Amino acid sequence: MMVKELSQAANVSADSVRYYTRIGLLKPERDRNNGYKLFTDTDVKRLRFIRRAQSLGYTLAEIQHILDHAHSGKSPCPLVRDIIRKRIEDNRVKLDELKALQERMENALQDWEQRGDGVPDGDTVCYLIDLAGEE
Amino acid sequence: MMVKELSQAANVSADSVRYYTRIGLLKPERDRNNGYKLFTDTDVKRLRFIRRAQSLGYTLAEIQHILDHAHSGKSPCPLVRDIIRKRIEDNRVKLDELKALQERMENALQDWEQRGDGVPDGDTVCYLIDLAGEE
DNA sequence: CTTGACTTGTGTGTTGCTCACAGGTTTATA
DNA sequence: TATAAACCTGTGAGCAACACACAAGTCAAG
Repeated sequence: MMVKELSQAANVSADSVRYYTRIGLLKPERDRNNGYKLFTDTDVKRLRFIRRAQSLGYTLAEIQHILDHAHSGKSPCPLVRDIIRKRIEDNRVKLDELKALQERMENALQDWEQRGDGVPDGDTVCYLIDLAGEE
Repeated sequence: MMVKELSQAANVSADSVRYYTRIGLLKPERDRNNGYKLFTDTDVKRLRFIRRAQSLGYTLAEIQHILDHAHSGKSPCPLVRDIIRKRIEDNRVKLDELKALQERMENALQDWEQRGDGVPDGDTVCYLIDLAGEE
Protein backbone atom coordinates (compact mmCIF):
# COMPACT_ATOMS: atom_id res chain seq x y z
CA MET A 1 0.00 0.00 0.00
CA MET A 2 1.44 3.38 -0.95
CA VAL A 3 0.88 6.80 0.52
CA LYS A 4 -2.35 7.68 -1.21
CA GLU A 5 -4.08 4.41 -0.49
CA LEU A 6 -3.17 4.55 3.18
CA SER A 7 -4.25 8.15 3.45
CA GLN A 8 -7.65 7.32 2.00
CA ALA A 9 -8.08 4.24 4.16
CA ALA A 10 -7.65 6.38 7.25
CA ASN A 11 -9.19 9.58 5.93
CA VAL A 12 -6.03 11.62 6.33
CA SER A 13 -4.21 13.85 3.90
CA ALA A 14 -1.35 12.29 2.00
CA ASP A 15 0.89 15.06 3.25
CA SER A 16 0.10 14.12 6.82
CA VAL A 17 1.05 10.53 6.12
CA ARG A 18 4.33 11.74 4.70
CA TYR A 19 4.86 13.97 7.69
CA TYR A 20 4.17 11.18 10.18
CA THR A 21 6.66 9.04 8.33
CA ARG A 22 9.19 11.81 8.41
CA ILE A 23 9.02 12.12 12.17
CA GLY A 24 9.03 8.38 12.70
CA LEU A 25 5.41 7.82 13.73
CA LEU A 26 5.06 5.49 10.77
CA LYS A 27 7.91 3.33 9.56
CA PRO A 28 7.04 1.89 6.16
CA GLU A 29 9.28 -0.41 4.19
CA ARG A 30 10.71 1.04 1.02
CA ASP A 31 10.30 -0.16 -2.53
CA ARG A 32 13.80 -1.05 -3.64
CA ASN A 33 13.18 0.19 -7.15
CA ASN A 34 11.93 3.70 -6.56
CA GLY A 35 12.15 4.39 -2.83
CA TYR A 36 8.37 4.62 -2.44
CA LYS A 37 6.93 4.00 1.02
CA LEU A 38 5.14 0.70 1.44
CA PHE A 39 2.55 0.39 4.21
CA THR A 40 0.63 -2.56 5.63
CA ASP A 41 -2.75 -3.10 7.23
CA THR A 42 -1.15 -2.60 10.61
CA ASP A 43 -0.24 0.91 9.54
CA VAL A 44 -3.90 1.62 8.82
CA LYS A 45 -4.74 0.69 12.40
CA ARG A 46 -1.81 2.65 13.71
CA LEU A 47 -2.80 5.70 11.73
CA ARG A 48 -6.39 5.51 12.92
CA PHE A 49 -5.13 5.26 16.46
CA ILE A 50 -3.01 8.34 15.93
CA ARG A 51 -5.95 10.38 14.68
CA ARG A 52 -8.22 9.24 17.45
CA ALA A 53 -5.60 10.15 20.03
CA GLN A 54 -5.11 13.50 18.36
CA SER A 55 -8.81 14.25 18.46
CA LEU A 56 -8.58 13.63 22.20
CA GLY A 57 -5.94 16.30 22.54
CA TYR A 58 -2.72 14.32 22.51
CA THR A 59 0.23 15.80 20.68
CA LEU A 60 2.12 13.72 18.17
CA ALA A 61 5.08 13.55 20.53
CA GLU A 62 2.86 12.15 23.25
CA ILE A 63 1.34 9.66 20.85
CA GLN A 64 4.81 8.63 19.85
CA HIS A 65 5.62 8.13 23.50
CA ILE A 66 2.47 6.06 24.07
CA LEU A 67 3.18 3.88 21.07
CA ASP A 68 6.75 3.27 22.17
CA HIS A 69 5.56 2.35 25.62
CA ALA A 70 2.98 -0.04 24.24
CA HIS A 71 5.55 -1.58 21.98
CA SER A 72 7.56 -2.55 25.06
CA GLY A 73 4.60 -4.73 26.09
CA LYS A 74 3.59 -2.70 29.12
CA SER A 75 0.15 -1.17 29.44
CA PRO A 76 0.21 2.45 28.29
CA CYS A 77 -3.06 3.19 30.06
CA PRO A 78 -1.67 4.90 33.17
CA LEU A 79 0.56 7.01 30.95
CA VAL A 80 -2.43 7.83 28.79
CA ARG A 81 -4.38 9.04 31.81
CA ASP A 82 -1.50 11.09 33.16
CA ILE A 83 -0.95 12.85 29.89
CA ILE A 84 -4.56 13.77 29.42
CA ARG A 85 -4.81 15.14 32.93
CA LYS A 86 -1.99 17.55 32.18
CA ARG A 87 -3.46 18.36 28.80
CA ILE A 88 -6.77 19.22 30.40
CA GLU A 89 -5.05 21.65 32.74
CA ASP A 90 -2.98 23.24 30.02
CA ASN A 91 -6.02 23.59 27.85
CA ARG A 92 -7.94 25.29 30.59
CA VAL A 93 -5.22 27.92 30.81
CA LYS A 94 -5.20 28.43 27.07
CA LEU A 95 -8.95 28.63 27.06
CA ASP A 96 -8.95 31.32 29.72
CA GLU A 97 -6.33 33.28 27.84
CA LEU A 98 -8.31 33.11 24.64
CA LYS A 99 -11.48 34.18 26.40
CA ALA A 100 -9.69 37.17 27.88
CA LEU A 101 -8.25 38.03 24.50
CA GLN A 102 -11.66 37.80 22.91
CA GLU A 103 -13.06 40.21 25.47
CA ARG A 104 -10.24 42.67 24.96
CA MET A 105 -10.77 42.57 21.24
CA GLU A 106 -14.51 43.00 21.44
CA ASN A 107 -14.26 45.86 23.90
CA ALA A 108 -11.67 47.59 21.79
CA LEU A 109 -13.73 47.27 18.64
CA GLN A 110 -16.88 48.51 20.30
CA ASP A 111 -14.97 51.50 21.59
CA TRP A 112 -13.41 52.14 18.21
CA GLU A 113 -16.67 52.05 16.31
CA GLN A 114 -17.55 55.36 17.93
CA ARG A 115 -14.33 57.12 17.05
CA GLY A 116 -13.09 58.59 13.82
CA ASP A 117 -9.82 58.05 12.06
CA GLY A 118 -6.59 59.77 12.92
CA VAL A 119 -3.52 60.44 10.88
CA PRO A 120 -0.25 59.08 12.26
CA ASP A 121 2.23 61.55 13.65
CA GLY A 122 5.60 61.08 15.24
CA ASP A 123 4.12 59.90 18.52
CA THR A 124 1.21 57.68 17.57
CA VAL A 125 0.78 55.23 14.76
CA CYS A 126 -2.85 54.64 15.49
CA TYR A 127 -4.29 56.21 18.58
CA LEU A 128 -6.95 53.51 18.63
CA ILE A 129 -4.33 51.05 19.65
CA ASP A 130 -2.28 53.50 21.67
CA LEU A 131 -5.20 54.35 23.92
CA ALA A 132 -6.03 50.72 24.48
CA GLY A 133 -4.40 50.71 27.89
CA GLU A 134 -1.00 50.06 29.32
CA GLU A 135 -0.56 46.70 31.06
CA MET B 1 20.86 52.05 22.86
CA MET B 2 21.64 48.37 22.41
CA VAL B 3 19.43 45.32 22.58
CA LYS B 4 19.35 44.87 26.31
CA GLU B 5 18.57 48.47 27.13
CA LEU B 6 15.73 48.61 24.62
CA SER B 7 14.32 45.34 25.84
CA GLN B 8 14.24 46.62 29.40
CA ALA B 9 12.76 49.96 28.41
CA ALA B 10 9.82 48.17 26.83
CA ASN B 11 9.67 45.18 29.16
CA VAL B 12 10.31 42.65 26.44
CA SER B 13 12.83 39.83 26.26
CA ALA B 14 16.07 40.59 24.48
CA ASP B 15 15.47 37.62 22.24
CA SER B 16 12.15 39.09 21.15
CA VAL B 17 13.86 42.33 20.23
CA ARG B 18 16.34 40.36 18.16
CA TYR B 19 13.51 38.46 16.56
CA TYR B 20 11.57 41.61 15.68
CA THR B 21 14.71 42.99 14.12
CA ARG B 22 15.21 39.83 12.18
CA ILE B 23 11.78 40.02 10.60
CA GLY B 24 12.09 43.74 9.93
CA LEU B 25 9.68 45.10 12.53
CA LEU B 26 12.56 47.08 13.97
CA LYS B 27 15.31 48.48 11.80
CA PRO B 28 18.19 49.64 13.98
CA GLU B 29 21.37 51.22 12.70
CA ARG B 30 24.48 49.15 13.08
CA ASP B 31 27.63 49.97 14.98
CA ARG B 32 30.34 50.04 12.35
CA ASN B 33 32.89 48.50 14.68
CA ASN B 34 31.13 45.40 15.86
CA GLY B 35 27.84 45.16 13.99
CA TYR B 36 25.78 45.67 17.13
CA LYS B 37 22.23 46.95 16.73
CA LEU B 38 21.71 50.58 17.71
CA PHE B 39 18.19 51.69 18.68
CA THR B 40 16.67 55.10 19.36
CA ASP B 41 13.87 56.46 21.50
CA THR B 42 11.53 56.09 18.56
CA ASP B 43 12.17 52.39 18.65
CA VAL B 44 11.03 52.29 22.26
CA LYS B 45 7.70 53.79 21.20
CA ARG B 46 7.49 51.48 18.27
CA LEU B 47 8.19 48.46 20.41
CA ARG B 48 5.57 49.48 22.95
CA PHE B 49 3.09 49.91 20.15
CA ILE B 50 3.90 46.45 18.91
CA ARG B 51 3.28 44.87 22.30
CA ARG B 52 0.05 46.74 22.81
CA ALA B 53 -1.18 45.67 19.42
CA GLN B 54 -0.17 42.11 20.15
CA SER B 55 -2.09 42.11 23.41
CA LEU B 56 -5.12 43.10 21.37
CA GLY B 57 -4.75 40.05 19.19
CA TYR B 58 -2.89 41.36 16.17
CA THR B 59 -0.27 39.13 14.64
CA LEU B 60 3.17 40.50 13.94
CA ALA B 61 2.49 40.37 10.23
CA GLU B 62 -0.61 42.49 10.71
CA ILE B 63 1.29 44.93 12.90
CA GLN B 64 3.94 45.15 10.24
CA HIS B 65 1.22 45.93 7.74
CA ILE B 66 -0.29 48.60 9.97
CA LEU B 67 3.06 50.25 10.54
CA ASP B 68 3.83 50.29 6.85
CA HIS B 69 0.46 51.79 6.12
CA ALA B 70 0.97 54.46 8.75
CA HIS B 71 4.40 55.20 7.38
CA SER B 72 2.81 56.16 4.10
CA GLY B 73 1.01 58.94 5.94
CA LYS B 74 -2.47 57.52 5.62
CA SER B 75 -4.60 56.71 8.62
CA PRO B 76 -4.29 53.06 9.52
CA CYS B 77 -7.45 53.15 11.61
CA PRO B 78 -9.85 51.60 9.11
CA LEU B 79 -7.32 48.87 8.46
CA VAL B 80 -6.96 48.36 12.18
CA ARG B 81 -10.70 47.92 12.58
CA ASP B 82 -10.98 45.53 9.66
CA ILE B 83 -8.22 43.32 10.93
CA ILE B 84 -9.62 43.06 14.40
CA ARG B 85 -13.06 42.19 13.11
CA LYS B 86 -11.60 39.22 11.28
CA ARG B 87 -9.47 38.29 14.27
CA ILE B 88 -12.54 38.27 16.48
CA GLU B 89 -14.27 35.87 14.16
CA ASP B 90 -11.27 33.60 13.84
CA ASN B 91 -10.84 33.59 17.55
CA ARG B 92 -14.43 32.61 18.11
CA VAL B 93 -13.90 29.55 15.95
CA LYS B 94 -10.74 28.64 17.80
CA LEU B 95 -12.50 29.12 21.10
CA ASP B 96 -15.31 26.81 20.11
CA GLU B 97 -12.85 24.19 18.98
CA LEU B 98 -10.94 24.37 22.22
CA LYS B 99 -14.12 24.15 24.25
CA ALA B 100 -15.16 21.05 22.32
CA LEU B 101 -11.74 19.55 22.80
CA GLN B 102 -11.87 20.24 26.50
CA GLU B 103 -15.19 18.47 26.77
CA ARG B 104 -13.94 15.47 24.86
CA MET B 105 -10.92 15.24 27.11
CA GLU B 106 -12.89 15.57 30.31
CA ASN B 107 -15.47 13.02 29.25
CA ALA B 108 -12.79 10.58 28.21
CA LEU B 109 -10.90 10.94 31.47
CA GLN B 110 -14.02 10.55 33.57
CA ASP B 111 -14.85 7.41 31.65
CA TRP B 112 -11.31 6.10 31.99
CA GLU B 113 -11.10 6.59 35.72
CA GLN B 114 -13.55 3.71 36.12
CA ARG B 115 -11.67 1.29 33.92
CA GLY B 116 -8.57 -0.75 34.55
CA ASP B 117 -5.46 -1.06 32.48
CA GLY B 118 -5.07 -3.27 29.49
CA VAL B 119 -2.04 -4.75 27.86
CA PRO B 120 -1.51 -3.90 24.20
CA ASP B 121 -2.06 -6.63 21.67
CA GLY B 122 -1.88 -6.65 17.92
CA ASP B 123 -5.20 -4.87 17.54
CA THR B 124 -5.23 -2.23 20.25
CA VAL B 125 -2.50 -0.09 21.67
CA CYS B 126 -4.66 1.28 24.41
CA TYR B 127 -8.30 0.35 24.36
CA LEU B 128 -9.04 3.50 26.33
CA ILE B 129 -8.27 5.52 23.27
CA ASP B 130 -9.59 2.99 20.81
CA LEU B 131 -13.03 2.97 22.39
CA ALA B 132 -13.19 6.73 22.40
CA GLY B 133 -15.50 6.78 19.41
CA GLU B 134 -15.22 6.97 15.68
CA GLU B 135 -16.29 10.36 14.33
C1' DC C 1 5.78 6.11 -28.63
C1' DT C 2 4.14 10.08 -26.97
C1' DT C 3 0.85 12.67 -24.50
C1' DG C 4 -1.41 13.60 -20.25
C1' DA C 5 -3.12 12.59 -15.71
C1' DC C 6 -1.68 11.18 -11.51
C1' DT C 7 1.50 10.10 -8.01
C1' DT C 8 5.87 10.15 -5.48
C1' DG C 9 9.78 12.06 -2.43
C1' DT C 10 11.98 15.84 -0.57
C1' DG C 11 12.65 20.74 0.53
C1' DT C 12 10.84 24.79 2.26
C1' DG C 13 7.54 28.06 4.64
C1' DT C 14 4.44 28.88 8.34
C1' DT C 15 4.24 31.83 13.98
C1' DG C 16 6.63 33.84 17.66
C1' DC C 17 9.60 33.13 19.97
C1' DT C 18 13.55 30.38 22.91
C1' DC C 19 17.89 28.18 23.37
C1' DA C 20 22.66 27.05 22.08
C1' DC C 21 26.83 28.61 20.75
C1' DA C 22 31.12 31.02 19.83
C1' DG C 23 32.92 35.16 20.23
C1' DG C 24 33.38 40.25 21.77
C1' DT C 25 33.16 43.72 25.68
C1' DT C 26 33.26 45.49 30.17
C1' DT C 27 34.48 45.19 34.93
C1' DA C 28 37.13 43.52 38.98
C1' DT C 29 40.97 41.95 40.86
C1' DA C 30 45.99 40.96 41.34
C1' DT D 1 49.10 46.31 33.20
C1' DA D 2 47.62 41.76 32.75
C1' DT D 3 44.09 38.65 33.33
C1' DA D 4 40.17 36.44 34.69
C1' DA D 5 35.23 36.47 35.38
C1' DA D 6 30.85 38.23 34.19
C1' DC D 7 28.05 39.84 30.87
C1' DC D 8 26.65 40.93 26.39
C1' DT D 9 26.35 40.27 21.28
C1' DG D 10 24.85 38.13 16.63
C1' DT D 11 23.50 34.34 14.20
C1' DG D 12 21.74 29.56 13.50
C1' DA D 13 18.78 26.14 14.74
C1' DG D 14 14.60 24.05 16.87
C1' DC D 15 9.73 23.85 18.14
C1' DA D 16 4.13 21.77 16.16
C1' DA D 17 1.75 19.98 12.67
C1' DC D 18 1.20 20.28 8.72
C1' DA D 19 0.54 22.67 3.54
C1' DC D 20 2.59 23.77 -0.61
C1' DA D 21 6.00 23.82 -4.48
C1' DC D 22 8.50 21.20 -7.52
C1' DA D 23 10.89 18.00 -10.32
C1' DA D 24 10.92 13.36 -11.33
C1' DG D 25 8.69 8.92 -11.77
C1' DT D 26 4.48 5.77 -13.16
C1' DC D 27 0.73 4.31 -15.77
C1' DA D 28 -3.06 4.10 -19.13
C1' DA D 29 -4.96 5.79 -23.52
C1' DG D 30 -4.38 6.80 -28.16
